[in-house]
Amino acid sequence: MSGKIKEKTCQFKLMAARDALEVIQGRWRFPIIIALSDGKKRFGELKREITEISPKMLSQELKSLETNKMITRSLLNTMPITVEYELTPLGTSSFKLLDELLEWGLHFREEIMRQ
Amino acid sequence: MSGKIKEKTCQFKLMAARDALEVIQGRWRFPIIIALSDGKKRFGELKREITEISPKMLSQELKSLETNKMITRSLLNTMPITVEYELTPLGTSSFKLLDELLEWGLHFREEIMRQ
DNA sequence: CCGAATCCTGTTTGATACTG
DNA sequence: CAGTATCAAACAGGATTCGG
Repeated sequence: MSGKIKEKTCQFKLMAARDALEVIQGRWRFPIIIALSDGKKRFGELKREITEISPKMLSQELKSLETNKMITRSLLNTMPITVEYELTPLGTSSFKLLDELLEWGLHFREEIMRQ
Repeated sequence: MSGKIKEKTCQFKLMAARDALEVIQGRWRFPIIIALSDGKKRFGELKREITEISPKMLSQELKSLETNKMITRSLLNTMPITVEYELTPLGTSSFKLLDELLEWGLHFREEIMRQ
């Protein structure tokens, strides 16, 4: 049923899981990744799509995702300046994990609801 | 490659993913779940296995997991009192998600490491 | 033994206004 | 347009002490 969970040492498993959590955790990471899942977007577009986010948080989280090589940031030499953000292959590779998160989230909600 | 991620509306996906994150997120949830993966344990046992955790955090996180029906808490009428914590089926169902988290964490680390 | 209560610190997040 | 600066609020985490 659950394959890898029993194979490795406890510490090892926890490290890997924590690495993953550190990257995707938080209120805004996934909304941003999902917003970018249908192609590159500019700061303003993201801001408009993720309605409740403040410019500070958007900027901060984009930086964090860039540092972790989940997205790329390209500065276009237009006037006025435009910046485009796009998922990297690593960023895209998190879709599978997000699917799992989504699926388990649904399962969880069902279980919780039927008291 | 990534099935469900494209099927649903954005809001729906985000809600489910956030539900899931809310339950498993944080520093201690997974360490506790993993510690309980080989059977029921008492408070003190958990405290000893998860070496760096403070009693306050352990108590707090156990409560949270219990509220979310991930674990059960049974009070045994011994002297002195003993309390046992055990994963519910819902708790056990998170192993698959943890596996995915673990796997992606490894993938992520590889990608990040080779510069 | 199994926690609860209290106090404290540092980080995270957010609202708002402002800049090149 | 694409952010930065500033200040305040919320929260997570920890040390320590206490109680049934």
